[in-house]
Amino acid sequence: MEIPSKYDPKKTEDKWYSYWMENKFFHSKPDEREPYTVVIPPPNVTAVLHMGHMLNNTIQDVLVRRARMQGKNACWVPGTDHASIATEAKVVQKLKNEGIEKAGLSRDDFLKHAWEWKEKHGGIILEQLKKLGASCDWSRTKFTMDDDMYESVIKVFVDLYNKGLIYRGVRMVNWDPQALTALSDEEVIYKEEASKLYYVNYPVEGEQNRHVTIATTRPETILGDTAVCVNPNDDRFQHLKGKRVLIPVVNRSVPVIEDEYVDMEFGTGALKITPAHDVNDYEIGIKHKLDSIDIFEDNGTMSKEAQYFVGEDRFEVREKMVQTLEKEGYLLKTEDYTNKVGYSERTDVVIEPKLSLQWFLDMENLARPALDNVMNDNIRFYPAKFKNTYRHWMENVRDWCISRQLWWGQRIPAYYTPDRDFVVAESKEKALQMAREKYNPELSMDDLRQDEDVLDTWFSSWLWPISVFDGIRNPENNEVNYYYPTNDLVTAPEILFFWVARMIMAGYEYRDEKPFENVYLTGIVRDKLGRKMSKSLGNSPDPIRLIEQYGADGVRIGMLLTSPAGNDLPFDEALCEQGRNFSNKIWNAMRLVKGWDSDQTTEVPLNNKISVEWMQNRLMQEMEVINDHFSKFRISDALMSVYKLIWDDFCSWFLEMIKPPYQQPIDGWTIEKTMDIFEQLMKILHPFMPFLTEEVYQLLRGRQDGESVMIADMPEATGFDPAFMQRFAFARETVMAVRNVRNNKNIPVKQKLQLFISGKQNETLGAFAPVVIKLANLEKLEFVDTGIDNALQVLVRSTEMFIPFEGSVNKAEELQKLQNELQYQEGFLKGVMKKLGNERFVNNAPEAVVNKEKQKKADAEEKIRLIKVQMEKLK
RNA sequence: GGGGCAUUAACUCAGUUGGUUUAGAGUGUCAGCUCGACAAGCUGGAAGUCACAGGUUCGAAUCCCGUAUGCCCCA
Repeated sequence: MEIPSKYDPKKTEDKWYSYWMENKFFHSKPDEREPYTVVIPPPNVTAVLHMGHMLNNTIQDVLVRRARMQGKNACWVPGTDHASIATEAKVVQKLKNEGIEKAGLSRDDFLKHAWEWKEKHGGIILEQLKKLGASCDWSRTKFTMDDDMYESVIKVFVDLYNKGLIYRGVRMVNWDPQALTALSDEEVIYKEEASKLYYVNYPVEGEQNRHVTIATTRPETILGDTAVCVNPNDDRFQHLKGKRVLIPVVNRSVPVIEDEYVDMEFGTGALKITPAHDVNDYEIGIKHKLDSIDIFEDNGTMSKEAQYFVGEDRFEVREKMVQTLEKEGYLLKTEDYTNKVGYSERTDVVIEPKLSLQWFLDMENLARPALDNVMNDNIRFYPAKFKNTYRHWMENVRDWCISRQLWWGQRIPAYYTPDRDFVVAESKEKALQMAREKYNPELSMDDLRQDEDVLDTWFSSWLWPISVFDGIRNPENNEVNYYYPTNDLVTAPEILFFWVARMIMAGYEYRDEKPFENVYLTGIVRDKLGRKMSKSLGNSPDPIRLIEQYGADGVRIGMLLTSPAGNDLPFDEALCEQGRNFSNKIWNAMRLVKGWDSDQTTEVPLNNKISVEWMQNRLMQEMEVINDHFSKFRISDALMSVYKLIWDDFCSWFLEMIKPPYQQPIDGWTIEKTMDIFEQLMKILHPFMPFLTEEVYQLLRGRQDGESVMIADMPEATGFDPAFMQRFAFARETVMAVRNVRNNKNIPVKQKLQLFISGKQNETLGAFAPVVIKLANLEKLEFVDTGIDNALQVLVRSTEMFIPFEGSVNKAEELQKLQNELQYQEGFLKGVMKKLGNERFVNNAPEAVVNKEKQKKADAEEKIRLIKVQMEKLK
C-alpha cells in the first residue's frame, strides 16, 4: 500500500464526521453512567461563524470529547438564539430592499417573514460547526423561539410577576430612535467624537444684566431644562442661592438648585438640568422633585412640549438652536470638545436617553445567591480573576429592563382591559378569566389587548441550561434531573454579566441549584495589530477558508496553542500552519511504522526492551501532567504537553531508538508495543485533533465497522518509575552531548565515534549503553577508570566523557569556551556559598532546602575541578 | 471620574503556597545537515537588568507601596 508523504485533511474530515454521525456517537441519553453536560452558548441566528466561535467551540469540543473517552455520558447541546434586535433589524432591512415597509405589515405578517428568514439563514452557523468537528448531539438542537422554549419563557415571566419581582415602571432607557425600541446598556456603543461645548448665559430672574453661564454639548435640550444646578461648596455661586433663572429662548423660570454631584472643575461649574433627557439629570430631578419636560418624539424629532422647532430632527435643531442663541445674545462662546456619544449597536444611530414605561425585573434577591455561590467557589471561574469584576457588578446590580419594543421574540403576556387595567397570564383564555374575576365579569375576548412588546433576548437565554432539558415546564423530568446541573460553560467574558450571571440567578431560582460547575472564559481573538476581529473592520480571516487550507485539526491546534484562559488571542495564521505541520509529522510517523516488516522469530534486542519501557513510562509520566493541566483548565498547556510527547519523545527519540536498519524487519514484540503506544497517543490527542487521530487510528490496525478512537477509553495515569526516568535522562543528555561535539567539530553524522565514560557511571548508565550507541552513532562505548589521551572531553552533569579525536582543535577557542563555563560555574557557586554562609539561612530555611544548596555546592565544585583539569590539558 | 487586569527572550506566553530558577516553552532567528517516515523535515546554538523605583524577608519574577505604559469594565 502506497501512503502519500503528505497528509490531506480533505480526504478524511468529511468521511469521519459522517461515520461518527451514522454511528450516533454524539448522541446521548440518560443512563447509569456519570453525565457530563455542556450547553453551547447559542450563537445568534444572524451570525456566521467567526474566529471567536471557532475558539469557543473548539474548547468545548476538546472538553466534551475527553469526557466521553473517560467513560462519562457526554452530552453537548447545540442551538441558536433568536436575537430580537439583530434579527428584526436584518428582516426589516431585507424587506426594505424589497420595497416593503415594516409599518405597512401586520404583526403576524412580519413574523412570517422573520421565520422565513430564520429557516433560511438560522442554521448556517451550526453547519459550519460540523466542519470544525464539533461533537454536538444534533438531535437535541434547540432554538430559543421553539414552542417549548417560548412557553418556558412565558411561564417564568408569569411566575416572577406573581412573586412580585416583575413590575412596570418609568425609567430612563437608552432609546433607539430608528428601531423605536429601548436598548440595554450593553447594546450601546460609545464612540469618541469631536463635538463642541457651547457656553450659554441664563439670565437671573429679576436682576438686570446678571446671568449664570452653563456649558453644554446638547443645546437643543435647553428647551427641556427645568433647573440649573451648582455645587453647594462652590464659592462662585453663593449669590445664586434660592434664586431662579430664565431658560433662554423659552423664557421659562426655573430654580437654581444645589447638589454635590456637580463637578466644580468641569465647564463653568453650573449645570443645566434636563430630567427627561439625561440619566444623571433624571436622578437629580427625582431628588429635587423637578418637573420633567419630554421634548422629543420617539423618532427623535421635537415634540409639542418643546414649543419651538416642533417636528424637526434633533440634529438639525441643534444647529438652529445655536443660531437662535447667538442671534438673541445668549451664546457666550464655543469650544472644541471631545466626548463619548452612545450609538445603537444595531442601527448605528445616536441613542437618546428617554423616559419610558417598561417592564422590569427586581434583581436584588436574585443576585444574592448568584454572588455568594461564585465567591465561595461553588461555581468556579477560570481564570479566577473575573470573580472581582463579577462581584463589583453583582454588588451594584440594577433592575433589569426586560421589555423591548419589537415583534421578534416572546411577546409579553400582559393583557389590558379597555379601562387600562391589566392581568398577566400564560394564555389569553386564562387572562380573560382573571380579568373577569378581578375587574369586570362582562369582559369578552375582544376586549383584551395583549402588550405589544417582546422580552429581551437574554430573558430567554438565561433559562438555557434548564429549558433545553424542558426543566421549566416539567421540573421533574428525567432529562433535566440527569443532565442538570451542567458541568462546564465556555464563553466570553464580555457576556459574563448579562448572560452568565443571569443563568446563575435563574438556576438558583428555578432549580435551587447552580447551572454549571465551571465557567471557562475565553479571550478575544485579535488581529496582529491587536484589534478585535470584526466584520466591520474586515480583519477576520474566513474560518472556512482556514479549514480548507490547514484542515480543521490544523486550525483547532492553531487556536488552542496560544490561548490560555481569559487571555486575548493574537491570532496568526502561522499557528494554523504549525498545526498542519504537526498533522503531517504524525502522518509520517505512521508511514514509518506501517512500512516496517516484522519478524516474529527475531529475538527482542535489549535496546528495544529498554526503549519500550522508557516510552511507556514517559507516557504515564506525561499523562499525569496532562491530567493536571486539564483539572486547571490549562488547555493550551495540556496541548503543548501532548504535542511534545508525540513530536519529541515519540518521534524524535523513541522511533529513532527502535528503528531497524534499512530494509531489515523489526521484531514482532517491539512492533506490537509500538502500535499500542501509537494508539494510546492517538487517544490522548484525539480531543484536540479528532479527524487526524481517527484516520491514523483506523489505519494503524484493522478495525471493525463501528470502532472509533472517539469512543475508545482514554489512557489512565497508572504511575511510572521515577528512578528509571532519571537514569534515562542521563543517557539522553549523554547522547545530546555527543551530538553537540559533532556539531562543533563538524564531524559528519555518518562517521562513527567512540565514547569513554568514567567508570563510576557504569551503574547508572550501563543499561542504556545500547541506546546511547545507536542514537549517538557510536562504534564503541566503554566505561574506563582513567582519562583518555588525544580525546575531546565533555562534561555531562559532573561526569567526564572522552571522545577520541584526530582532527585539529582550536585551542584558543576551546579555552575560551571553558573559561566561559568556568565563569558561570564560579558565579553559581558564589551564590550558593553566600546562602550557605548566611547563618540565618541555615538556621531558618527548611532542612531540605539547605541540603539542596549543599548538593548544588558539591556539584559545582566538582564541575569547576574538572573544567580546570581540562584547561590544564589544553595548555 | 470610579473599579479591575496586565507588563518575563524578536513574537506569543508558562512560571503553582516565596527556596534544585543568575528564569522555561512554542514560534522565529542563526549554524550545520539528502540521516532510506517527514525540508510541512533532522541536529545543535544564541538570545532575557523578569516595566521602573523603593520596601518586607535568611532568600523576591513571585508578597507590599509608589511611578510609568497598555488593555478592559462602569460612569
